Amino acid sequence: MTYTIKAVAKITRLSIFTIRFYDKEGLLPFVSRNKSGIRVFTESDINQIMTICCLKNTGMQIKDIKKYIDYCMEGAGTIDSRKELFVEHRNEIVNQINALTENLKLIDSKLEIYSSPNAAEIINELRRIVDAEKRENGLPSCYTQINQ
Amino acid sequence: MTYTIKAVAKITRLSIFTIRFYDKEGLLPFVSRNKSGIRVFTESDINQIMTICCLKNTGMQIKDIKKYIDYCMEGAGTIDSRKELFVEHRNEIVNQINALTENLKLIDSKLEIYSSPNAAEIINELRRIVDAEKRENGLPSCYTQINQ
DNA sequence: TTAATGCCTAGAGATATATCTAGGTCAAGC
DNA sequence: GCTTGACCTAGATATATCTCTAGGCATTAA
Repeated sequence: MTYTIKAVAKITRLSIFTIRFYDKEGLLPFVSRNKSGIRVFTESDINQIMTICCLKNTGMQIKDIKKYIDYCMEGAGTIDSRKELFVEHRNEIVNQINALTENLKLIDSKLEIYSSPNAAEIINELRRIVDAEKRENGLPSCYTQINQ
Repeated sequence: MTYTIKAVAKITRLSIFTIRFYDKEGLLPFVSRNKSGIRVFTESDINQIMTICCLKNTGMQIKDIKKYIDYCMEGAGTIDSRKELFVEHRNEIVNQINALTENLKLIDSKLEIYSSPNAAEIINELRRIVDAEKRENGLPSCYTQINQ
């Protein structure tokens, strides 16, 4: 069973353009061509592209994904390098999750204000505080500034 | 207490360029200027910039952050819109966390292979499988292709 | 044999987000 | 008064990642 670029685009949810672009960037050296120069994808090619998508979706840059692919093509001798690369990237993903979780707290605290029955009062009080701080420092209220 | 752009850059870890850029994009309409046209930041301005960073760091685009800032400047009448915007964005963050957690599993499964005592054997076996699949479909081995 | 379809490449254009440069103003200290 | 340093704007440049176009080839079906 083999796949055309169109089929692979559908499966991976990448555009045909993106697949060609990844190939141009050296991310798909494992994809074969038929005698007319057309790309012929196998199941394992698609699996490898899925891994590339996983790395991409977790924020790895294309040039770093290329490094990983190059290691893969080189064979079992690069296992330690690959492991190192993945351990490092794993840490980055964990950091991303932690940062998102932290930011979620701020979002939730804002949402709590907006959901409160006296939200308008709280918001107006916050505006008064901002205004007072501007006035203290001899600055114009940003709200009147804006409403001009 | 007021702050110069340089001080704000240090506190927020944004570059001075980025702060000016955000201002140009309409994200900082609340920041006042002194009579020479120099930006003067207050504590509450810095708080608001922190919120902007939070939205930015969770993947919100500048044009959407601007929408939120515009709502804020407009006053308490926009509370429902702001709430809606935050609920939507909250969902996106949760989705991001879930996607990252999902991708972490693939990374971990790869790491497990690389950490196995017979990693080289497994890798070589996988290469044989890829090769066999290529051969079955009348395609050259991608490894010999590459090593040419 | 021809027309349609799907693929190809090279390279241009788009997008979002910065980052930097040139040329200028202003306030403080010598 | 002059220099210095921090700030200003407008606009050019950079970066990563696509996205698209033009022009062409190969296969297939009428």
